Amino acid sequence: MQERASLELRKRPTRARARATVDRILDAAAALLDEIGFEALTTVRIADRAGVNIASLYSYFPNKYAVLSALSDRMAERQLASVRRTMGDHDDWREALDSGLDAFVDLILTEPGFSALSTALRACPPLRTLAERNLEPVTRLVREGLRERRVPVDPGSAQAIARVVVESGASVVNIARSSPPRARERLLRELKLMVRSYLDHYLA
Amino acid sequence: MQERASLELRKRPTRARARATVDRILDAAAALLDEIGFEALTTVRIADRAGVNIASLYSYFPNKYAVLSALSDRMAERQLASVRRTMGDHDDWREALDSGLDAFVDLILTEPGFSALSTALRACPPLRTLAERNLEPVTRLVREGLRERRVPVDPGSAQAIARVVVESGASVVNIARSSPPRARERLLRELKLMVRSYLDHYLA
Amino acid sequence: MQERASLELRKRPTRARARATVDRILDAAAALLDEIGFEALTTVRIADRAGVNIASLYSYFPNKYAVLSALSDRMAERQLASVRRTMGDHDDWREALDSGLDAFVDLILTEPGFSALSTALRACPPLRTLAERNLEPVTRLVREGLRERRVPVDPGSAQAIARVVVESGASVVNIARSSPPRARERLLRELKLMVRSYLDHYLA
Amino acid sequence: MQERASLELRKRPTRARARATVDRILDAAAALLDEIGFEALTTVRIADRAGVNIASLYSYFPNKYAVLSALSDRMAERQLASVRRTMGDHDDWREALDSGLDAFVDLILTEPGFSALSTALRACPPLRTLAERNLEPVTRLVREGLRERRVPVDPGSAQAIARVVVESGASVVNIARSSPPRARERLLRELKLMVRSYLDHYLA
DNA sequence: CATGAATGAGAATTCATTCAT
DNA sequence: CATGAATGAATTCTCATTCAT
Repeated sequence: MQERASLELRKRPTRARARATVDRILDAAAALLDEIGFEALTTVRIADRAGVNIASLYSYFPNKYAVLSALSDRMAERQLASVRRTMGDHDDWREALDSGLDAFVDLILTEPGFSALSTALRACPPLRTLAERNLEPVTRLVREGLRERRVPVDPGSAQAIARVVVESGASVVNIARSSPPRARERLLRELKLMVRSYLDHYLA
Repeated sequence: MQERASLELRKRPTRARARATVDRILDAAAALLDEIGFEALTTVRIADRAGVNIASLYSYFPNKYAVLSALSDRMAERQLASVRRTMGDHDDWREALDSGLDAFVDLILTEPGFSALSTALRACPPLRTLAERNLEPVTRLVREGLRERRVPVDPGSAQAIARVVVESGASVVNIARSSPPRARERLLRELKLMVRSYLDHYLA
Repeated sequence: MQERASLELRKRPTRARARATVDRILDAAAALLDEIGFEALTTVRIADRAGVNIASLYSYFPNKYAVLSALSDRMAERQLASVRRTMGDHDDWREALDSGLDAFVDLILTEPGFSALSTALRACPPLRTLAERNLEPVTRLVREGLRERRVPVDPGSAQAIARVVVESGASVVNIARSSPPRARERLLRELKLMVRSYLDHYLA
Repeated sequence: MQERASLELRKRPTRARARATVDRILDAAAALLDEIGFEALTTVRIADRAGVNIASLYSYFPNKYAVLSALSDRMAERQLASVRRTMGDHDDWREALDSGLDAFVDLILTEPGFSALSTALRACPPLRTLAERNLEPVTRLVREGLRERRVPVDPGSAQAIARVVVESGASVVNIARSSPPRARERLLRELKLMVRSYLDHYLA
């Protein structure tokens, strides 16, 4: 069983073609996570789906977990971009919060493999360290929101607040995701209400 | 040959010895979930740890998932008992809530395998149907709390409220669990605050 | 997980080395059928005997039965070749019959695994559909012999005649095979006599 | 893997109840042979179907093969009885033959497990010795028929003739058994014709 | 004795990963 | 370098058989 298991890319894909290959691999992994779940995910299946020879996959990734790690990183990057786009210019914090939450929900619901990956990261020891990083950008967004609005809490608490909000959000969106439409709406409505009530406490 | 993967027990253990065997199997599964995680969990390891022959495991459980299903059921039973003990006699809802949350947190932190199982249930398609049932007793507790206190919401919303509270709670406790003590305290403190702020909205 | 148990090859071996591997697997299966019988035949033993890793076996064959199916196909091919060689130029039907029967007997006695496979195909539900195809070439030979000699029977009956001859022949050769030399000779002699008497009825 | 594997009953069932138990076991084995085939036949399934505890089965039979051996013996006994009934008083040998063949066909078609057992005996080395005994009574019938009719052949040849007839018959009935009704009729018709043509040679 | 429970050995099948061409 | 082939080590699950009560 993997000794020390690096999660780093073996070589940075330099040419455009190589970058495209790596991307196809990550796309395939993401899609398969949604379709068949983490447990059934295998490197051969990923390579097949990506239209890439299995040996090529291993020439970029040292092992299976490195693929998921890279996928997680790519998701975090995209989150970051999305977050930046969203943060924008809402002066009213309630509005900012609402649109931020919408973007967050949207992210989880539409980014292929996102929620499957989130749970997988937790179910799998070699990846557990990634679990935190996975929602980092959004967490940071919340933390910065608090700071900007001069909420008087120490950094440790700010981080705790942010994580509570983000983790709760992610978990509720996850169950909403697999609920029928009516229930889903209700869950998301209540989630928003909860987060708002909570932050109200600090921001009002 | 695996026909449709039932999760039911193959046969009910009738003699005391057999009941002990089944219990040891569930204990082992729970402990291993905590120690090595869902991904590394195998039927052989479970049997080994339980000091039980692998064939004995399979004479009670039709497959690996059935073990986890039974474990989930046993946990739900224990939750139910714990919940009943806790509900007790708090007239003030804040007090009730606080002590309820404490019990809930305690449950997740101390029941072996609880949080690992929760994530496993979500990460694994054959078990996904169980994910809801897993937190059912606590969810019901919250729902009933709302009803008793005459919160004027339709049943569907009550259920949504309860699930949002419980799922968020579980997810935050999960991350708290693997955080250093200081962070853990903060997370749990904020969790309580969030839940209280939220329910305040309905109960105040 | 086993979906519907296809008997098809998983992938066609493209490189020469791979073709050799597949051939060695079939050779091993045939030899083992003779040596230890169908019941004791396992994929691991086949792979061992073939000097092939068990995973390689499964990379070509989806399951145990597919190996036997492929073996059956290969035998049918060889039969076809042998039959073509034999048909040749006997004007007298008795001569043709005699030499045909000799070739048939020889085929069963010398092609490794032939008779064991024939009985296996019948003893094993997943393979039963192959049982007919297994003796197809020879059966067709008999049918065509009847047609060429203008035996006035409808196609259904021609097929029945051919199958009766071929099946009887195969079963008698099978028991002859495991009899001491004297008995074997007698059995084969009587077989020829029976078939000739029978076809005399139609051909004389 | 069984060393030396006796096929004898462990103890002769003396009381009526014990005899009934043994019979139920054999009935179950026969039925299962037809339903699920030899390969899927297990001692546990046999015991279950017979409504007998697995340990009881083993108190009568030393191993799995002993069950099949006993079943084979019981079938041979029944054959003997049936044969005796049939032999009766046909002066004309053609009539005798026809009715004998009918009885033979009927036996194979109606005795549960008969044809499955016949093929199983051949597919399974520990039972191969039984294969001959399995059709012994009928074979003897044919042999005696030849003797009574003073066919001038030496005993060895008489035995060969009988075996050729009986084995061919059994194999054709076996394929007829799993053919659609029309084909079945044709096959049985041709079988009779073949056997008659053959014996005509000796008897006419 | 009749029964439920237990078990060692082995079955089929898959996986992550590496190698040779 | 890209590809097909190979492989060691597991994994899930079953079986024939025996034991203890």
